[in-house]
Amino acid sequence: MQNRISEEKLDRLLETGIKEFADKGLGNANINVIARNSGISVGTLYNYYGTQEKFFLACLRKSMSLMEEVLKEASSGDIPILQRAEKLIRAIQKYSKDHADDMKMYHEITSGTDSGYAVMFAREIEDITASTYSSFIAQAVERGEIRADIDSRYFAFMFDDLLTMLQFSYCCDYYRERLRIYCGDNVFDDDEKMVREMIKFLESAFTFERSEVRHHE
Amino acid sequence: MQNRISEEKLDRLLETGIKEFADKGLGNANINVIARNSGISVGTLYNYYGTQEKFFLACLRKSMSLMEEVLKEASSGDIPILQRAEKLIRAIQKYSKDHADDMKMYHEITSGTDSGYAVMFAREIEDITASTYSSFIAQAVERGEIRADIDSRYFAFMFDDLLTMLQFSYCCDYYRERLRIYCGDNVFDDDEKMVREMIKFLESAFTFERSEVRHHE
Amino acid sequence: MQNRISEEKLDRLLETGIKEFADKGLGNANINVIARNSGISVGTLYNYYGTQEKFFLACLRKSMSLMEEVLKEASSGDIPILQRAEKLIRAIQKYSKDHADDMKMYHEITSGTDSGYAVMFAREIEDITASTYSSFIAQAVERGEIRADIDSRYFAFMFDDLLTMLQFSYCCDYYRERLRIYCGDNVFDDDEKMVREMIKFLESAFTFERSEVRHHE
Amino acid sequence: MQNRISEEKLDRLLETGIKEFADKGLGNANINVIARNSGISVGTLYNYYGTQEKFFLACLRKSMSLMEEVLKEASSGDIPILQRAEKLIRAIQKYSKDHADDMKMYHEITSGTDSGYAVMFAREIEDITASTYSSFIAQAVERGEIRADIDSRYFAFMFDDLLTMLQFSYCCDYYRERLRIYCGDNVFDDDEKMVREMIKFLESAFTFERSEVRHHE
DNA sequence: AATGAATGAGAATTCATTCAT
DNA sequence: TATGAATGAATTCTCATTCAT
Repeated sequence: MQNRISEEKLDRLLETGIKEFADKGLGNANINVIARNSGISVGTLYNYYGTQEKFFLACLRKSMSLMEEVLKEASSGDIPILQRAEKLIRAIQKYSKDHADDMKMYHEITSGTDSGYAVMFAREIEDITASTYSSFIAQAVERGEIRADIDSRYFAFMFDDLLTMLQFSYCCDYYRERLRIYCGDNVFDDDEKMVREMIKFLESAFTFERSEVRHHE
Repeated sequence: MQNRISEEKLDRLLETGIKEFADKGLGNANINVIARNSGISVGTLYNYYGTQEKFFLACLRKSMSLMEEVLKEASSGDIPILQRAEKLIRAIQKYSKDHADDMKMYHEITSGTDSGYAVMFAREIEDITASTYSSFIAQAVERGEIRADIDSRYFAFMFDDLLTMLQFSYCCDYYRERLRIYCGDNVFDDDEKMVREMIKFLESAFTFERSEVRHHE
Repeated sequence: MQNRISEEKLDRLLETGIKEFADKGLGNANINVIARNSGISVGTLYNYYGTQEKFFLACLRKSMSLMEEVLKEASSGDIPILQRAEKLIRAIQKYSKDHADDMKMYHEITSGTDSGYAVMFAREIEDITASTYSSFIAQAVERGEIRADIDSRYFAFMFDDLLTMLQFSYCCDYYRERLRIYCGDNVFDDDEKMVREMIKFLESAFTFERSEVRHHE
Repeated sequence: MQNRISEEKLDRLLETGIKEFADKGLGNANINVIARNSGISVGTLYNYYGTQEKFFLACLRKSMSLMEEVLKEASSGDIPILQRAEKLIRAIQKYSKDHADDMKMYHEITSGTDSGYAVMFAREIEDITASTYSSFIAQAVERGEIRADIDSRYFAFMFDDLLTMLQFSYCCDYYRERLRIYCGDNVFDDDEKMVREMIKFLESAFTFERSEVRHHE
């Protein structure tokens, strides 16, 4: 009976949706509950989004745009790859803690199943990251910072693998547990250690010297 | 009205369940359809498994045990870490093609949402892998094959990250697309290239020499 | 925010309603859609008509009054019954083509279902027609134009039956098809033939001579 | 929890459906109510019929087959057309009283609107009637029983018009009222009168003698 | 007086689970 | 023990109606 739902309510709706989808999954979230929990009527939700699916996509997009922003910020500037990596890792650590639900949404879509979206979203989300990382690495190769005999696309892929798994490892129950199993129950108390070890790993990965070198010694 | 369901039918039931859960997701799979598709009555399914949830867990367990077996096989023997990695990568490539559904189930459960199970399963599944990898790496460090200033657990974690992402990248729609975006539309036609690039990455990651060494030359 | 809806808009509203009710049926028409399609707000529609039901009745009334007008025109004047019939048939043919929606509404309401209105409308609509036809026929009987041993009311009833079915046969999908089945796929291309055959039928019906009578002559 | 719904319940379901659809119309009938009123669960209704639409069609078909049977019976035998008409009229009078709801179903479908079915059903229902009547009349023409200058298809059409309207006039509220208006409030108490008057009308219609006869007078 | 966003009861449909055979 | 028809709570979505602007 109000004449326009407030920005704030509309925002709460998406937040509630994100929470619900993150908790229950696309298949088990309940539109009516989402509406009720955000203090608006189902009717209004449907007026705005038309179908459950479209509403889900709206939630997803909200999550994504936030995430993108964070990562874009962390990728900006013309800095050496390892410093960049460090910024990204820290961004993920921060973002994952503050926005676990958004991260779960990403994982939701990613786990596919109803994945008409999957492919569509992959392009939308990964495209930029992929080309950014690849060209970082290609440049680093050219500058001689990284060994020359690699395919920069594959290395970019593995670089992103590690960041992706890091996200999961901070957000999703399963991967949190896995991380604990691997690195001890205190991992979450020492983010810096994770930064250091990941940087070591990446540093090594990127700056390999063939065995001849070792033979010299 | 038969007097015991045949082993084969019981097996087909699980297979069908795995397929259904992989295709539709935990939230959208339909017990009745699964029963019908495996030529068994719902009644029997319930006699054996009690609830949908328990049936789901049985399917998951089947997927897992298969996967474990494959990976265990590939991890066996006392061989250098890179050779071991190579075996694992190839095992994943093979396994993922033959058993995409099992992999999808894993991702499904892992992506957490209904993740009462998640934590419980993490222990069950990752424990062995984690300790195996960690000790591999610890040994390699001791033998001087890998640089000494690392925490082998973290390196094991990252090592497994790459293998995990590789699995997803071969099985799940989203990650298949992502892989294509990173490495080109033909990635799936050249498994060997993937092996080579991953090994290069890992080789580098594990056998880092600090810059002083380079300066010596 | 205007200060009085124009006559023209109000008229368009009814037209749109008629179209919608004719297309979707009373049970499936959507007030909001009708309002939107006529460029008027639901609010205004409700200000003018109060409930969906009353709006429906207003649409119906509009249809009816138009139809009545057409038929009244065709019934006017003191001409022999067959000429009158001919005029009516032609009026129906013309009217049905130009105002199929109005006709459909009539059939809709008439087919009764939600027929609180039905009875009420029957009196309103059929009363005049009934008495007009009956007295035509009674007069014709008196003038010896029509055989004497009939009940003019029943003949008027059957006369109107034929005209009513003709209306349906030109407007409503089902009856259009039925007409095609009976008279061939080209019926709708030759209105004159219909006129001729109907007139023959009516002419016969009204001017019967028993066979004995004929033999006497 | 029973193991098979009894024939009787299944039949009651269709009857209840027919009643509901006849009363409320396709658009306003309520599947859940129909199920409840026939003492079965919605689930079962859906197990048997799949959708509301299919259930509606099943009800319609039941109505139709009954009606067809009645009319077929009345059309059988090689008797003169007026005797045949008499049988048909009586059959309609009887059938309409006993099965008003079935008749309303027919009217429902006929009033079109959701009329994908309309055309389909028209063929199914009218085809036989149309060709039967047409050939009756054609034969009567050949035997000299009916004037020769007519198109037997059009006469068959009008013949059926009268029977169709008779059905409506005995079953549907609106047309019942209309009939009362035309023929007086007691019409329904004197079926024989209706038979007589209709037969007179038809007899005349079919046995016309051209104007020469009249000129003799 | 006109607007149209918000509302929420109501309807169709699904599917995990039961239980008579 | 196996079966699968029956069940009905739960869920998505629609739409007549209201009322703040």
